[in-house]
Amino acid sequence: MEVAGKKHVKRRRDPEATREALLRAGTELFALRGFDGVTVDEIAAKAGANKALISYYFRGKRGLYRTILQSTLAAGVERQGSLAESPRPPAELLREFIANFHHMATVERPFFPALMLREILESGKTFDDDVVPEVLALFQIVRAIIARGVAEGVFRPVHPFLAHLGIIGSLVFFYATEPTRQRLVAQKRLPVSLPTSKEFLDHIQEIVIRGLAVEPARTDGGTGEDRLMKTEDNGEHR
Amino acid sequence: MEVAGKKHVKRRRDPEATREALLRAGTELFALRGFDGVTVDEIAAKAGANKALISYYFRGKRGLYRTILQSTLAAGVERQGSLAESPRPPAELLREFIANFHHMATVERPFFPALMLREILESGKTFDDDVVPEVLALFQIVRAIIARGVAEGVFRPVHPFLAHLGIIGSLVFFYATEPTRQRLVAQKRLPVSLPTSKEFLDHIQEIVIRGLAVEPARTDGGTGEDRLMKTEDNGEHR
DNA sequence: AGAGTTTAATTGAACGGGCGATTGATACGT
DNA sequence: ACGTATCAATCGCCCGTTCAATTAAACTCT
Repeated sequence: MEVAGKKHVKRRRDPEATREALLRAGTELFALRGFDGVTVDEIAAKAGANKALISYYFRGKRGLYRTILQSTLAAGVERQGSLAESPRPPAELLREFIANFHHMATVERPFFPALMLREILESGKTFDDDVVPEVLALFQIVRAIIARGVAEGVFRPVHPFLAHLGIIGSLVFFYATEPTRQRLVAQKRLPVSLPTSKEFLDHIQEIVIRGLAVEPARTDGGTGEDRLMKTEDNGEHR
Repeated sequence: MEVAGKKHVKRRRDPEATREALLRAGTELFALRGFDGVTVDEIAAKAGANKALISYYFRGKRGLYRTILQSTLAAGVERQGSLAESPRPPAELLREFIANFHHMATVERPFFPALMLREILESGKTFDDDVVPEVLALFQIVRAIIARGVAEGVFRPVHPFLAHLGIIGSLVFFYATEPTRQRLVAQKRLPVSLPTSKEFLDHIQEIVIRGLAVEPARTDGGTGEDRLMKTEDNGEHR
């Protein structure tokens, strides 16, 4: 009742704050450089803590990584909530899924894509029973939406898992590699102007919906309301 | 017994063979586990050579990695050849690009996608002036095809770089993560049957072409007719 | 063609730096 | 004053590189 704000100032002792500082520092570093590419000294330095505390709180570097991975994935998946069970039109749900992913990957959990991609590439060093279900859950959401769209006849009869892989793949790839693109552009090695991630969001929504539609969206047909679903805010964030 | 051929028997001295054995072993291991995830002892063991030879031939582990990366990327890009300059219809070229990528990623250079993805994630540790142009070249091919399609009016007016990122992203992601999927399925942790990569090829071709088309349904079997549920989702209020 | 010499490939051993974990002491909070 | 959080120092191992020694191949000169 006296301390005002446990921000990052790390004044006196605050176990909870240091624990979270370690998690935050580790999340960023692991996402940027991978498990093997980061040393505990770096993490501790970035967190402003002693490196022995990593073992103290998380039983070692691997334990810290596992904690980070699990909570990040869980948070990212949780955001998609009960999308799969909603009775709304599949195309609308897909758009919302992609928009959710965008928001999550740009503001809420900016390190989710890189962490997840790296973990999939590692293929199991930390892929244990705590982590697999999270990845699986994300997969199932898209899968379910698409399967329903196919069943209802609004989507072409695509293999749901295939479609899901295509969608998740382009999303994860885009957001996970964004830092590198920006770096290359800053170094003047990429002679292009980067599109914003918001533009990417709109683009992918359009490609996916049009690509899946049984009867493709008409662009010139009569009334101007052939735009499938609204692409803007769904009533959240801003 | 004693084979005269220079297969893998490594009987007498054969500098060229050992050099290539190191390259092959390194390619696979680096693609599967990343630069930091592999030790020189492992590479040497897999190649059946002494680990000092890595320094001898490639001036160290990093040099071996650089050589592998550069030649793999170059080979993968080269396969796309002069697609960008062909006067054929953009949609056809895009299909061919994707098919080329599929062939390259499945039979010719199975480690290209994982290697490239990892390198992009690393964001420049080895991203030097020998490597960047290769990645750039791949990017430019798709970009050029799409830009022409847009200019000619057969594609919607999408941002070429955006479209390119979506396509490359889903391709690289799919092929780079295939080993992991197979591993998970083998462990009975993924309760799905995996689609073949050939199915994926067809799927992505379809999604991309339909997603980009100005006037859709121009793939085959001229389905000018559509009646199913195209209006279902138009019932939204705005 | 063959002995002798030079060059190149290969090897095992050793070095040294780096890194994650541990430990035992210290100081803070209640 | 007791338990816990924090810290500096240290330990021990792993790994990439280097080096000196060994051997195979290439070359030279009669």
